[in-house]
Amino acid sequence: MPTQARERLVRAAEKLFYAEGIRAVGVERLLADSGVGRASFYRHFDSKDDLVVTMLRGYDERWRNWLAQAVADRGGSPLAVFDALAESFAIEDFRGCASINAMVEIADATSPAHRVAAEHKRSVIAYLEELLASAGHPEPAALAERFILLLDGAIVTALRERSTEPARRAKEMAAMLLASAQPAKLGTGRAG
Amino acid sequence: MPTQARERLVRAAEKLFYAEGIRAVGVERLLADSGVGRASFYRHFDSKDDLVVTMLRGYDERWRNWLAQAVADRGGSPLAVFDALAESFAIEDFRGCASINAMVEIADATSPAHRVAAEHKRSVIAYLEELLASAGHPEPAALAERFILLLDGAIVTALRERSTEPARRAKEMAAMLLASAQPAKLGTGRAG
DNA sequence: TTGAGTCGGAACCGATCGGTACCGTTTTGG
DNA sequence: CCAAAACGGTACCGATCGGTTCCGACTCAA
Repeated sequence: MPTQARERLVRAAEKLFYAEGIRAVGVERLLADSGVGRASFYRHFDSKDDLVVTMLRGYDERWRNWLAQAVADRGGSPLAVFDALAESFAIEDFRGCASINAMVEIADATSPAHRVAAEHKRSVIAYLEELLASAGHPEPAALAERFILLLDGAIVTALRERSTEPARRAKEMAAMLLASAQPAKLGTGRAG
Repeated sequence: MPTQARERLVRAAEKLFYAEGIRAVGVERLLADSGVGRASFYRHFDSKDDLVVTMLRGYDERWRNWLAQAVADRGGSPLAVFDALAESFAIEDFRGCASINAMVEIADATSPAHRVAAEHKRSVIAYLEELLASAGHPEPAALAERFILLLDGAIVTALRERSTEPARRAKEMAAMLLASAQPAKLGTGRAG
């Protein structure tokens, strides 16, 4: 058999939804771009939302695999996360994080797509916590929460500035955080 | 005259676009919610996009005025920015930053709405720089760039967690940043 | 070779999209 | 008091939305 229709649909969804937005891309566009017939679409997916969820699950897995590999390639230091980030910002058609974008576009927090998008971030946080714990940092959970804030801040800023600099700024602050967390205990709550 | 049609339209746009998204809300909804007739809509605005731009301009002005006032009420310290932020996160129907959301929803960076949304962030950065300079911090421009990263990171995180905690985490890191910037010179570029 | 499964194409559905034109009414300033 | 302006309601426009249905062609294993 030739390339599976389902696979081509998912690929088109990944490309178009990321580049132009979920609501901005209709089924028609997906069919034209993938070369799949309308009937075949609904043979593989219950609805457009179903494809959105599938695409987000694929994004989650791919992105986390990519990050883990990129960090491992750099020696496994938690700070390498931000070097990997800088690399991703340099990609020409970078348009932020598909998960953040989906949560913004699909406002209803109870919808399947929104839930899957939110779950992606929780998985990334779990990975960061693991990474920080492995590196011997105290309070890896509290640090991971701060890392994800820096990460998402860098992503949003990079989307706006079209630059890799935000990743470096975030790394700088993350390094500061690690240095200060090393000796003393890091609180889970309020700052001064 | 009764409440102006234009004003009611803008108010409905602010509410609905922010709560449900720009693409998710059609002209029909705006008319129903505002009680304005279809013809009146197009007497006041060239198009839906025109209303979007108007709404974003209003958001920009209102948000910056609110921030400046909230900071001033707290004594004018740059760190007060994050206390104000925490307060805004607590609002029941908080749905992130209308400017970030608009840039995500309207992918085309050359469109008027996207441009206005991006301009909002630049204005906030300018305010932050001014605030940091007034407080006597060295390199206020470099600090403002890091503050906006923390700010936007906190906003995105708060949207996901539905909590005010991200504002506190961001404040903590901002405080760390100010402490480290005080004695030594802060680089504009790369971290270790 | 035959039959089941997968495929792409196209006609069609009701609903909604953004936008226009015309209506009669209300409000308002001179 | 009257004319001009602003208003809300409605019918209508072509285009597109997500989704259903049927059809003929192709592939592949039995």
